[in-house]
Amino acid sequence: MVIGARVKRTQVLKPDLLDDPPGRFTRAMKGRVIRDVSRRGKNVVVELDGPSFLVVNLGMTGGLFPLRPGERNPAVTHPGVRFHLAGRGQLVYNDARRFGLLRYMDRDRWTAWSGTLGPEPLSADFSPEVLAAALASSRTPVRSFLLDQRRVAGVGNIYAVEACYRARVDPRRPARSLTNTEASALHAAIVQVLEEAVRARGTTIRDYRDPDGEGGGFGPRLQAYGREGQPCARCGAPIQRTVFGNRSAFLCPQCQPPLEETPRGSGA
DNA sequence: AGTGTATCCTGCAGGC
DNA sequence: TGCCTGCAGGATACAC
Repeated sequence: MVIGARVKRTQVLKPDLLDDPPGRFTRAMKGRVIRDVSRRGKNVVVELDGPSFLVVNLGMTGGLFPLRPGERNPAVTHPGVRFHLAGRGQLVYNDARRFGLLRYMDRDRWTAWSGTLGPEPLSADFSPEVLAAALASSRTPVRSFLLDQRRVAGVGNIYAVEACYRARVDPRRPARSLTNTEASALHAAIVQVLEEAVRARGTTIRDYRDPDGEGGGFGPRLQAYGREGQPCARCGAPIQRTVFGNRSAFLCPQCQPPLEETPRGSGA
């Protein structure tokens, strides 16, 4: 519905959603034609004529809602930016917590920005070998590694935690402590979890809704995330919650054992 | 350079 | 009922 539409006017209701001054942003958007809508990592990419790009990071609670002329959508509770489309209604960015970010980029800026992101996990660029090599170069906890968009683009906390569970890797372990076998298992787990979640149309914990207001169906299939105290599906041990990097992680203490404490000097 | 921590903001669930 | 606390799907700026 928005493809081919021209932006007539942009209303910025919450300026903190932009990285530009509102005037500059609205001027840049004025008259642009939406050529296509795609995705890069967790960002929605609205491709404009020029070419130029409107890159939308949805944060925790953000969403884009196309509205036909006169249409109202009850999901639009906290409108932040309204793009008025000539003859076609509006494209509304809605975001309760306002952790989202909308960036207008010309071609050069787009190229530079896109280059800072890691490989798409469902593309051929993301191989077990590539992952193993990247893990080997970092000491950060595996879960933090997976959340770093420069390493892999598009994995969030839920799927990082689930992938670690499936791969039987303690999410707190330093990335470079993983063996090649574990790195391969983690690679397979990431791909599996993402494919299943996409098929189920995402995970709704509380807020997430697609543009039609539908929640995702992956929630009931989570085996670790949000299951503190419930029995592990594999071994029955209670799932444990732990916090690091200011984010919750969940794991089975039996299936995802911590790295053995190795006394100094005992190695080889 | 790489890593860990604090912070942005609002809403909701649960405890008292 | 209502107040308070903790928690949330993300990313970044800064300190070390």
